[in-house]
Order: sequence, then C-alpha cells, then structure tokens
Amino acid sequence: MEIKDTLLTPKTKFSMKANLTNREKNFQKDWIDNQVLEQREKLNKNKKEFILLDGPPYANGELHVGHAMNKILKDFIWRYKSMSGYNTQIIIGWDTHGLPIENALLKKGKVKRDKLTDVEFRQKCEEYALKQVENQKESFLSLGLLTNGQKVYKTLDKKYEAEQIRVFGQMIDKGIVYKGLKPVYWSPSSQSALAEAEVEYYDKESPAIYVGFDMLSEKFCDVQIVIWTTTPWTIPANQGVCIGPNFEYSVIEISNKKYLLATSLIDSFLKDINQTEYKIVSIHIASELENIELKHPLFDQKSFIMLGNHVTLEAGTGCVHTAPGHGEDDFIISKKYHIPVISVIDAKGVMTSDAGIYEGLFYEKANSIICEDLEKKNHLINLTFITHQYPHDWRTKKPIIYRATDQWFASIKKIKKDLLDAISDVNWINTWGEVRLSNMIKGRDDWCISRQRKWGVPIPIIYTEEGNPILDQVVINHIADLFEKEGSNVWFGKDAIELLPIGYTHVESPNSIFTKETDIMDVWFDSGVAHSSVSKNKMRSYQADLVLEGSDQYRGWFNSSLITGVVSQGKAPYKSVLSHGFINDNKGNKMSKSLGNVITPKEVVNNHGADILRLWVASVDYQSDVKISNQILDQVSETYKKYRNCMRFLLGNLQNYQNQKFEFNELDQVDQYILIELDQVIEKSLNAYESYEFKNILQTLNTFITNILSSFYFDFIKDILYIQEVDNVRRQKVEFVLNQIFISLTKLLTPIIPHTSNEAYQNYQYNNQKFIFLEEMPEVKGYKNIETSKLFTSFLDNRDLINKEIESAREQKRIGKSLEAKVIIKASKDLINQLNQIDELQLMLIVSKLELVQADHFSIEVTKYTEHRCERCWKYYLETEINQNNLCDSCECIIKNIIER
RNA sequence: AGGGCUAUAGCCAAGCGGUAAGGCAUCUGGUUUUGAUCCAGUCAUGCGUAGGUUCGAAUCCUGCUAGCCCUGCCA
Repeated sequence: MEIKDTLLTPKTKFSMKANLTNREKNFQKDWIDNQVLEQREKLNKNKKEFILLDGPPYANGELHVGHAMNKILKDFIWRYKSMSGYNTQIIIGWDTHGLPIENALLKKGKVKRDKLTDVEFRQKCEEYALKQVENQKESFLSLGLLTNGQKVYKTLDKKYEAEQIRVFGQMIDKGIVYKGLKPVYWSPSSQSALAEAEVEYYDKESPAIYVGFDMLSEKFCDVQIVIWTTTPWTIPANQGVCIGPNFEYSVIEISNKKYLLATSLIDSFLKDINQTEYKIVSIHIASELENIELKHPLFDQKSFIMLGNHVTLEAGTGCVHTAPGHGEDDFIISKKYHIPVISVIDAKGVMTSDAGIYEGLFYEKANSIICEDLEKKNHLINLTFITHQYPHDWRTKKPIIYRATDQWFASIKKIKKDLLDAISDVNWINTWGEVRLSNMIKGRDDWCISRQRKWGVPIPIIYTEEGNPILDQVVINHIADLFEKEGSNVWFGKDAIELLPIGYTHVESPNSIFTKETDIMDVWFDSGVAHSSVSKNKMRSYQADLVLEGSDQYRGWFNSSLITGVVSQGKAPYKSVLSHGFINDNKGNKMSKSLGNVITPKEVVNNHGADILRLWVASVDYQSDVKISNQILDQVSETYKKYRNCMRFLLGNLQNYQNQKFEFNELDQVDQYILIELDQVIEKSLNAYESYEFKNILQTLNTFITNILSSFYFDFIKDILYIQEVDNVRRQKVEFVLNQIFISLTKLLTPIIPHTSNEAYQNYQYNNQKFIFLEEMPEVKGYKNIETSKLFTSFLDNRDLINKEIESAREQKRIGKSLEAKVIIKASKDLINQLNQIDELQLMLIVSKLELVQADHFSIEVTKYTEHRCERCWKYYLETEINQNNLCDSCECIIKNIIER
C-alpha cells in the first residue's frame, strides 16, 4: 500500500467543468419529467399566497435580453418565495392582440386580406399569435424557470376576454366611458382609418399658403398674425393659432400692412413673398400674446392665440394654424385649452355641413376655392406650390388625411383623484416610481380605448335603430357570457340582434333593428385587465403582492392596470411595484442592429449557459439601466467558477461524512466561528431576497467564500480532512460544519443558479429530496459567541501580518511552502494571552512549528524548519519525533489502524 | 420641449456630511503531488464636469455634459 492511498483526498462526481450549454436542457427536461413544479406546488398548497402577477410580453418576435432579464428576476422571486413558505401560483402571460400581429401576417404576404372575412382573418391572427407564444415560451423555459409553461394566460383566451368585457361593463356602469372625436390617419380612398405602419410617404405637390388672421385686441387692431399651411382645406376647421412659448415674435410692416410672426423667421417669410423692404414695429415674447382674440379668416367666428410646445422654427412663421379635428398636435392642444374638435370632412373626403359653404366639395377640390375666398377677403398673403413628402395609403397609394372620427374614451378626469389616492397606497420599491406615475396620471388626457382594427377584443356596444349606444351593464355582461362560451369571434360572425339577450327590446328600436360597434379595444386595455382576468379565472386574490416590469411600463402596463383596476375594484391591482431598467451595450448605449451591439439571450444561453445569464442578472443593479457585453459575461463566468469549485470542494470532502450531528457547544472554537459567520451570511442573504436586492446576496456570498472559506477555513482543514481517519472526531466536526455550509450555500444559490445548485445537490448523499427545489431555504440559527468572534477577527488580522512575514521569507528564498516555516511571535503579554486562547493555532497558520514569546516589542520571525518531513502529512519534525519509516507518530498510528482493518 | 432615471478604477460595485469597502481582471514575486491551487505585493489625493454651501463634500445645492426610459393603432 502506498502512503498516498491512506490519504482521504476529495472525491466527487460533481465535475470542475460545468458544461452548462450542453447539459442545462437535460436538467430542464428532468425537472419537467419529474414534475418538480407540481411537487413543489403540492408542498405549498396550504401556505400563504404570494402573487407576483406576470405582465404579458407581446407575442411577436424573438425574445430580447430585456425579456430574459424580466423573467429571470421574476423567477428569482418565484423560486425564493416557493422555498420560503409561500404559495406562489406561477402563471405567465402573453399579450396576443394588436396591430403588429396583423402587420406580420400582411407584410409577409401570408394572407390575402381581401379574400378573407373578418372572422377568417382573425383566425389566422390567432394561429400566428399562438405560434409566437409557443416560440417565446420555449425561449423562456430555456432560461431555467420554475414554471413548466403549463399555466399560462393569453389575452385571447375566451375567459380572459369575457372578464375584460365585464371590466368594460363596470366602466360603463361608472359612467366614465364616452364617445368623442379624435383625429386619426384616414384614407378617403379606402374609407378607413390607417395605422402608422400602413402609411407610406411619397412626393406630392401641395399649395402652400400664408394666411393672415386679424387680431382683435386694441393693441394689435391693425395687425394680422401669419400662419403657413399646405392644407388650405383645413382652414374652415380652424380653432385658433399656436405659438411657441419660448420664442420671440415681431410685428413687421410691409407696404403699409402689419404682420405678426416669429422674429427668426422674418427673412424666410420675406423671401417667400418676394419682399425685401420691411420695418420692425414691435417685439413681443410669446406670453404677451397668449389668449389674444383672433377672427376666423373665412367665417364669422372668433378664436385665440395659444401656446404649444410642438411649434418649431424649422418652417413657416412660428405661428401654427390649429385645427384640432385634423392634426395630432392640434388635438392635444385643444384638450389643454378646451376648444372644440371639429371635423369638416366625411369618410369619403367630402366637406360636411360643418364646412359651411364648402359642403359637398371633395377636400382637394376645396383647396383652390378656399384660397380664392381667402384672397377675396384679404387674408391670403401668398400662394405657391411645393413638392413635399406626404403620407399615402399603402394599398391605394392615394393621399391620406388627418380626420377626427368618433372614438371611445375612458374619462381619466373623473377618476383622477381615485387614481392618485390608489397610487399613494402602493409600495413603490423604486421610490421615484410614485412620482413618475403620479406625474403621468396628473398630466394625462382621457384614454382613447377604441381602435379601427380587427385583431382585438371588440368594443361590446350595440346601437339602437336611432344610432344611440346601449350603455347597459346587463347587455354587456350578456355579451361577456357569450364570449366566454364562444370567444370574441362571435362578435364578427353574428348580427347585432343575435348578440343581445333573447327577446331583448329597446324603445329606440321599434323594428328590432340593431347595429354593432366595429371598433376594437386598445391592446393596453387587454393586458391592463390581467389583474381581474387572471385572478377571477384562477381563483386567486385580485391584488397582486408584486408586479415587476421594465421602466417603460409606468406609461404602459402599470398605468393601464391601475386605471382598470381602480375603476373595477376601487384600489390598485398591486401592493408593490418594482421596475427594472433597460439593458444597454458596454458603453451604455442602446442596442441596435445597425450598431451591431445586440446580445440576445439565445446567444448567451448557447455560449455561456443560462446560469451565467442568471448570475449576471443577479450581479447588477437592475433597478437602473444596466450594461451587458461579452467581457462582462466572461467575468461573471469567473464568479461562477468560484461558486462551482467551492461546492465541489465541499462535496469532495463530505464523501466520508456519516451524518454525525453535533451541538454548537460541542464544536471546536474555529468551527463555531465559521458557523456564526455562516449564520450571518444566511441572514443577510435572506434579507436581500426579501428586499429583492439580489446583488447583495452575491456580494455577501462572495466575501464569505473568498475571505473566510477559501483563504482560511478550507485551506487549513485540508490537514484534518486528508490526514485524519474517518472516525476521528475532529474530522467529523469539520465535516459537520462543511455539511452545514454546503446545504446552506447551495440552497441560497438555488433561485439564482438552479441548474448548478440542483446538480450539486444531486451529488450530495444526504439529500432529502431528489430536487433541491423541494427543500426550504436555510434558517437563521441565531448562533452567537461574542468572545469567539472577537478572538477570530483579531486572529485574522494577525494572520495577515504573519503571512506577510512568511511571504517575505519566501521572497528571500529562505523557505518554500509554508509548512517549511517555523514562526516565532514575540508580543505583549495581552496579545500572547489572546493567541494562546486559540486552539489549533499552528494548524490554522499551516506551519510546522509555532512559538509564542512574551516581549516588549512586537515581532514575527520566520525561519526554515525542514528537519525531518513526515512522508504522509508533510509536516516537519525533529529527528526524535519521526520514526524510521519517515512518519510522524500520528500518521504511523493511523496507518497501523488502516492496515489492521 | 417636458416628466423620470443614471454617472465612483479595465469590469461588477459599497458608500447616503468626517477624509474612497469588497470582488473580478491585470501586473510582479513565491509556492504547488489535480491537494478546489494558495499566498503576498501592486492597482482612484480620486468619485461625469464647473461652481457654491461647510471646519470638512463622492455624499447637500446650482448650472452644464453624456447615456437611458416615457409623449406610437411598438412593447
């Protein structure tokens, strides 16, 4: 038998190399095959509910790293809570309606819209959306989530839609839903509203006119404020003129006429009207001009000057003709100044009675007549024609216009106070979140919830014969029930009368003629009712304990959820809100294909492994924007190796552990110290999990593993573990401590690197379950021994000094490894006494000889001590201490025992 | 333009009015039986920038710069 065979060197199947990229998939399959989630849920069945409501990503396209971070953060929480006494009921969701899906189908030429009925088209959309959901789900699961992807919600689910309709019914009941006008892109040629994506820009020749509006204040009684427009047909819809609040304006005189316009645009104005001679009469700041009354250039009506941030000095006069029915900015300004939204165009592009004498004219035809009239009335300052980029219908290739159409709105004004109250009741984990959302709610206009599209949840409104909407919750709930049974396609497949309760009558429909609304709801409404749809259908609380989304969702989902929640339930749908930042490249710039700085989760999972991506997520300050790059991921991999090797060392040295248990007080001093430190690590880590400060967990673990375990405890206990026999008590105590460390650290890391920690756990012979996910988080034992802690803090400081001396001896080539050293510490009586209180001092310093000498001055001497080496433990001894086989007494005894057995 | 966030070494970061933690990486030196290697030393008179308040500022105030999120029938 060779001596090295008598040493108990570590052995474990838990390999040094992780090979995550190949093995993670198998691990995940194993979890699903063995129903880990179901088992975990069974264990948690009667525990307290902790609902983290998943905000649904949009079901289109590949996942980006932001999606991945979002779900990984949630998974940390789901996993942690499920191992900490909570019933988490994980349901992941998808947002499945909306224009991008319609576009994806149309653009890829997959469907010929003209040949499909609405119902057929919607079925295609559904098919596509469900496929996207499956793709994305697969990508999500490759991140190693606790969920197995079985429990999901989709905004196209029948039950989901039904609940959405019921929430809408409640909003109707509360009286906050109303019909109003809002301008949208409108194509007269196809008589429909268009989405931005359906608009293409081509060159078009348009009249460009300067128009003077008479100012009605005494001070400016002979002055005309000058606007510039390329759409003369919108002049009949004019409701005022906007100027920029920060610009300077001048009254100038040209051939006895006075005009008001932005000072910096005088030159270009003169050039356009072929004038050179002018003089400045007066100069004004914008605020002086606000609210000055104006006379409409065509009609006998008054308007006034408004201030608007959308006004620019890039073209025109710095004075913008404002027709709220025919322009987006104009519409927004109209809300601020409470001026009417008037549309002078019908669906075919023909002027309506609101256009007065121009009624019946096609809008383009009206241009020239209006210009003539302006000329006659002395308001047309100049007319030219320009060629510019102008929006066209992508199908008919004909020009489109902005036109105010009937839209459904939810009045925010009426519930603003309730919303703000609800906000203040929420726990905003990013403290500024409250300010951000409140400001948005304070400043936001009514919510336009209708869209002129097909792929979405229909607005469940039936109109009477007289054309009035039936705003009756009973009717709406009937429709909801219908949707629950048959899905919302029923709306598109059936006539209005079939959608009403059987035998339904209405005084306004004596002939039982009804029509139905054709608009669908804004997709924000869809996802915004997740709180109700998911909770009602899955039998859980309405109010989520937590929502966790990207910072863009203050305007998005946090916002829409709040509104629908407050209206339907009277309080916010979430108790706490946590938001994460966006992921940028290594310079902090946004990722984009053109810059080539995009990193996809797929790449990371394939090149590094999901655990590396997860560890990265846990290592950064995710509440602000974060940076990712290959360099950063490589660094995370180093940390990963550290953890993995730590687990490996523990497993390797637990091979001989027979599960002996010791009371804290029975343990040796240093073991107690380590357990106290471990206890604090557990406490800090659990606190960090509770407050979602995941990077603190890693920091705590890093420090413990590096400074306490790796460089101290693990270092010197090798001389116990490798050398002492299996039944040696000192060894067993150390093993007991290692066992505590292993199980605690592995559990603490489980939510963050589940693949690795479960792999380690499966190599641990005392596991209670096959999967660590079925274990509970470690508990804080409350170990304390102030004396011991003090002693070791002081010892570790002195150890640093001793190590320095040893190093210095090495540099002088006086010694090699530390076991070749003899150390003499000369120090004050107090220090010597203190050091004498420490057991195993020499062992912990990993030297062959240690002497403590009382002296006036502190000094550390290191000399070479290489008398006779024991061939087994490699410590050096005096000749008298070593036997003829070159073994020390202790080793000789051990070998004898081994041979006897 | 406005609302919100961020800025500390090559990287991840602590610090929250008392004189810049920790980890990773690098470099230097040493040790090593695959005994996870380990150890020592090195590494910001400096906290985006310019001012101000203070006995004292990375921390408080003001201006500026840069990046990010929001104001889409994108999420």
